[in-house]
Parts: sequence; C-alpha cells; structure tokens
Amino acid sequence: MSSTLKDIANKTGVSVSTVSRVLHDDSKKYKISVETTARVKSAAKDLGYRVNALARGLRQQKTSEVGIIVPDISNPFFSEIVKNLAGELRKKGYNFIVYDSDEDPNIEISGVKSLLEKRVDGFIIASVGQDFAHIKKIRDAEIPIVMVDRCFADLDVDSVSVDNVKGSLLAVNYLIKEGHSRIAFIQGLPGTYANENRLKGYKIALQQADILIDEQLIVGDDFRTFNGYLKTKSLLSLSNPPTAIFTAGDLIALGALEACKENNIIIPNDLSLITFDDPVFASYLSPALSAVEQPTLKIAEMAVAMLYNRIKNPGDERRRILLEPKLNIRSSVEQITPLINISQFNDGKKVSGSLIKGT
Amino acid sequence: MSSTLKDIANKTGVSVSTVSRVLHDDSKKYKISVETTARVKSAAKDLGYRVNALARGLRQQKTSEVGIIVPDISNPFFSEIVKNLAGELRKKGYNFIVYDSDEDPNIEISGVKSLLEKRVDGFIIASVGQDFAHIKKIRDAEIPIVMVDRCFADLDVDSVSVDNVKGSLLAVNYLIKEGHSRIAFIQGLPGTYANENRLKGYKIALQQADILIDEQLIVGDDFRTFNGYLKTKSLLSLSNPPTAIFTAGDLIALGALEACKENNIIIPNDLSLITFDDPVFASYLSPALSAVEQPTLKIAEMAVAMLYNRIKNPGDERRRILLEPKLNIRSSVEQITPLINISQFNDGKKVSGSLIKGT
DNA sequence: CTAAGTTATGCAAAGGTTTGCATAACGGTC
DNA sequence: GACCGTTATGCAAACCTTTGCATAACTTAG
Repeated sequence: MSSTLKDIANKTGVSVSTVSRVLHDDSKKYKISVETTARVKSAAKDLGYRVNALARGLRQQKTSEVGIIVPDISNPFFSEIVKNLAGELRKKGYNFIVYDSDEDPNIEISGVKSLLEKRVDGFIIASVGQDFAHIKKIRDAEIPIVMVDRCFADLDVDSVSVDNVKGSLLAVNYLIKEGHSRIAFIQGLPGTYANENRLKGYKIALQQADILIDEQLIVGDDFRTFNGYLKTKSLLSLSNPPTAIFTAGDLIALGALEACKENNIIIPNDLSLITFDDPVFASYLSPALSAVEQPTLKIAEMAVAMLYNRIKNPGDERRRILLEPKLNIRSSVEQITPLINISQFNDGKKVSGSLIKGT
Repeated sequence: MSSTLKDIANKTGVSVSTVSRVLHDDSKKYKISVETTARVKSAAKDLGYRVNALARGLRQQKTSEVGIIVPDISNPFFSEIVKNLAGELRKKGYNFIVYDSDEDPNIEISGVKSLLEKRVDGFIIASVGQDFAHIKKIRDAEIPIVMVDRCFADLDVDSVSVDNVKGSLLAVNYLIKEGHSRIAFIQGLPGTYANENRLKGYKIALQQADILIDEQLIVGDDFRTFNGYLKTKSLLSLSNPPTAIFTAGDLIALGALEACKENNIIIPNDLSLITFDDPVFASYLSPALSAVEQPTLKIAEMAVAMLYNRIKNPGDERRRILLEPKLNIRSSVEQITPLINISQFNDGKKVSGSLIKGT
C-alpha cells in the first residue's frame, strides 16, 4: 500500500536520489530547483509516502531507538520511571521500546537479545536477578547502556539509582527513634543490588543502635505483593513478633496491609509499618503509609542524560550516580515505650532492646 | 562489531544462502550436508552472529511487532492492561513497542506515524481525544488494529472494552439504593468513548430513579488526579453539595480523596465516594474504596486474540466486544436516610430526591 | 576560445537478509 | 550413451533508503 521513493521518482520523472534529498529538505544544499522540489513534495503527499524506518535504519546503521527493560511495569514505581523516561527521551528525539521482564531473568535476557537484533541505539535497564553476563556483553559491544534502580556492584556500567543504604537508614532510624527495636525486614529478591543495599542499610541502622540482628526477622524473596502478604502472616505468628515491619518495596507493603487486615491487626496500634518506595496512593492508604521516596523524575532525567552523553562521547569515564532518598512520615508508625527485656543474651556483648547497653 | 551472514560465508567458504538456510534450521529441507551445517553453526557462534531485524523485516515485509499506544502508562489501569497485553503477545510470538500518548492527541498521532514507519504488523490503541482520522487511516491501509478501552462510536474497527454504561449503572444504582440522590459525577475527558458512556450510564440511572439531573453536579474534564482534586473542591463549596461522588477513573478518585482530606471531610460519613476502575490498592485506601472493576486480563486476552485473528484473516467481519463490569462494594459509601425536601420543582413532573414521586 | 566554476541532477553501491531459480556432480536406468 | 532423479549448493534479485561520486549544461572570467 505504502509508496516508496521509487514510486515518487517514477511519477515525477526524477531520480530516487533527488526525491530523497527533497524529502529531507536538502533542496538548497543540493541546489534542487524550486520547481522540482514542489513537484516531488506534492507527489509524495498524493501517494501518501511514509519513510520505511527499516530501510533507513539499515542504511544509516542507527535507529534513534532506545530499549528499556523493567522488571514489572505494573509496579507503580516502574510505571512512573517508564513514564518519565518516555518524556525525557522524546525531548531528545528518541523513540523507545519497552520490555517487561516480569521479574524473570530469562525474559530479560531474551529481551536484550531481541533489542540487540533490532539494533537499538542504547539501553536503559533495571535488571532483575544476579547474573550480568548479558549486560556485560552489551557494554563490551560498545552499545551505550545505563542501568537504573537495579544495577550490579561488580560491574562497571553507567548507572543511576537512589542511595538505597541511606534510604533504609532513614526508615529504620526513624523506627528506632520511635522506640522500636524488634523490627522486621521483608526483603525483595535477594542478591539484587537494590535489595542487598536496602538490607545493608537495615543492618547498619540496627547495629548503630546496638540492636541485635535477629535473622528470624529478615524474610521475603521477591518484590511482589504476595511475598509481603505471606511473610507478614508468618511474622505475625512468631512467638515473639516484631513491633514494626520495614518492607523493601511498595507492593510488598500492600501485601503486608492485606495480611494485617485479615488478622485484624490494626496499624499502627498493633504494628508499625514503613516501606521503601512511595507510590502516589501512599497517603490515602489506611493508615497513610510512611515511606521512603525515590526521586523518580530525577532518576529518569539523569538516566537519559547519561545515555545521551554515552552515545555522543563513547569514551567518557563511566559513572555511578546515587541520588538522595527522602523520608515521608505519615501515620503508619506509632511511638512505643520499649519493653525492657533482659532475655536473649547473645555473645555476652549485645542484647536485644535498644535501652540496655553493656548489660 | 556484530557479524553478518557474509562474514560467516567467507569464513566457512560456502555461500550466503547456505548460511541463511542453516541458521534457519532448514538444513534437511535444502539437503545441506551435516558437515556443512556443523561448520556453519560453529562459525556463527564463534563470530557472535545476531540476525539483523531491520534487514529481515525489510526483506520479509513484516516485523512480528505490535504497536501499543495508551494515554497514560502510569495510570494503574493502563499499566495493568499493558502488562497483560505484553504477556499475551509474548505467547503468540510477537514483540511490541509501547507509546505513552500522555493524554495528548498530537502525541498519539505522532506515535501512530512513527509506528507505521517502523512497519509494525498491528496496532492496539487506547485512543485519546475525539478525532479518529489517524485511526481510520490505519484501518483503511489494511493494517490490523484493535481499539481497547477507548474507542469510537462512529468508527467501525475491532474493539474490546468494558460495558461502560452498565458499569456506571452498577455504581449509581448502588448509591441510589443506599439513599443518595444528590450524586455528582466527576468525568474524564469529555467526548471520549469511555467518558461519554460512563456519563450516559450515570444519567440513565438517575432517570430511571426519577432523580432530576443537575448539570451543576456533572463536572470535570480529564482523567487525571488533579482534575479530581479541583472538582471535588468546587463541589464541596456548593451551597447544596452532593452527598455522594462518582468518579470516572481511579486517578480522579485519588484526587477526590486528597481534596476531602484537605477539607476535613470524612468519607463515608460526610460524603460517599465510588469510582470507575478498581486499582490494586483500592481495598487498602482509607476508607476502602468501592469501585467498578474492569476485567483487565480479559480485555488484554480478547484484544490480542482479535488482533491475531485480524492478521490471519484480514477479511473477517469487524467486531465490537463489550465485557461485563463488576461492582466491588467496600466501605466508602454510607447509607443515608434521604432528606425529604419539597424544594426544587422542575417542570412540574419530577422532583429531586428519590422518595418523592409524582409530588 | 579555453578553463574554471556553478547549477541541477543522476548513477550505483551499500546496508543484511531471504528466496525463487538454477546447476553441477553423481548414480542409476533403459 | 542419452536421460532422469537426487543431492548439495550457489546466483542474483528484491526489500527501500542514503550518499559519495560523477556529469551535463551553463555561465563567467581571463
């Protein structure tokens, strides 16, 4: 249906090259007469000409397209990231192709493969899993790539993410300040960059307050709602349940809320809850959920800026950007008077409960 | 970096055709010796061969790609739709390119243009705005297309959406049953298919209950949060404010919640709220939000099935599918005893307030 | 009148893949 | 020895665009 340069050339009696030049608005540059220019343009319109991006990409060896891969586009955090990336890329004149890896490393790998076949000009990836062979391959093939949110400690690639350690510190320190010492952490996918750093922050905060780390209180295995639901249930059934839960992601928090509701646990009265990620609806939840906010717009802006720079200056040094998280205090955490319990000696040095030090 | 068929041909000493056939696993079909097959395969591996999708698409005149356009990917409803579409398309062996039109008809049009240039094999579009010239062009060019959620009454194109009229009836009838008669409707973008039908359902429900339609109570102009916020504020400041609000979309409802909070309006005590769309977090809001649920998975399944059928059987008759909505009653609507007010005669036939009929 | 410059345009290759048609070499049949 | 059927492979066109190089027809300068 769609016509080609050749069709226009035939109709107007000029060569394909001339048509191409006219349609690129290069008439002056190639000194094509105004008359010819007009004839060609009108023929193009009549025939409903539309450039073939495949042929153009093939010839030019570039596509002006960026491949984006995220673990879960229905997760509010990622849908916001994608939205913001989309806006930024549009400004720079790039199109993009989004893949949802569904938190599955294999889908991610096949997404990378497919995007490489499509010859995208660059990648923006929030990687799932712990293996980065496929990412390394992209980098080593000199194809521009920026990792967002989820990157790898052991892989030198441009990246931008929130300071996860600091975010956890913010959340857990706040809980501690409110008197909590039995604080559970429901984590996301173990081994991932985001998760490990959030866990790290959690542990550091406890250690700094001389609170014993109880491995029983560190649970969970992915970033989904059901994980939050299940692990909250089991935390609640502990003989010595936590007084506060810190979740590694917004969906996990939603699952926690569901579990509490089912068990008739009132937040914050019976249990305090705080989460990493601050979805738009956090303040309208029951109760309004305290959360660690990530600067999603800034993450997207930085990611696109870095990618753009990498495309233009392939040789530049690689950078890792950490952005500041922000704690939004709402009403899901209650101040409690800590229980003074003498139980649970550890190695003779530390005791659970923040108020008793050095026994 | 990436090698081509020619590279492999040179390395192995066979022709490009043979290489192509081997890599398509067509060795038997073309009786290529096992030895040659092995040599070619190993060379392909050594050279890190990766097919060039541009060249292939150009040659084959198809791309196995579907273009998706939605108005707002950060809207939970659409992010779920996209997620589900992604899963369905993957099953059928299709890749896809997502565009976010940002509720802007111009961006949508340029998205369509760009996807046409990329030679996608089909479109799935949730269209914004009221103009469908660009959609018609796709259809008339015989490129398979399915509209989802937002389609056009006057345009004959395959489409699948929820029964919007019925959804509104469900919501408003429920409000009426609970004793409400001053029911406001905060609409989305006027003129869009989804909005007009939701509005229609709202009006029908009121008429059936002999409740006067008060145009003052029909407000709003797009599907975003801010619209909900603003219009709720102004509804609340009315001399005769509504006792219940029905919002046309989940983001609008979020805005309404925000406005109520600011004005210290307690839902459902001071005001009842119900919305179209049922996002995952609805039951955890404060209060748990009653909502009309759309079958997002089914919408995605149907859309992909219809698109697939259109690709395989271009001549089939076009179909419009309406799926059943479901009312999820939670706790944002309160039963009230209707005020018996004799005021506000209309044309002598109808009076506001559902309990007084025929004066 | 010749050389050089300008104007307006065309030729053909290149980018990588797919595929209809051809063919060479060989074994077998009549 | 003429003919046919396999087996294994190659040739070359086609998909559409871009672009370096060429060139024909003029004009102007010297």
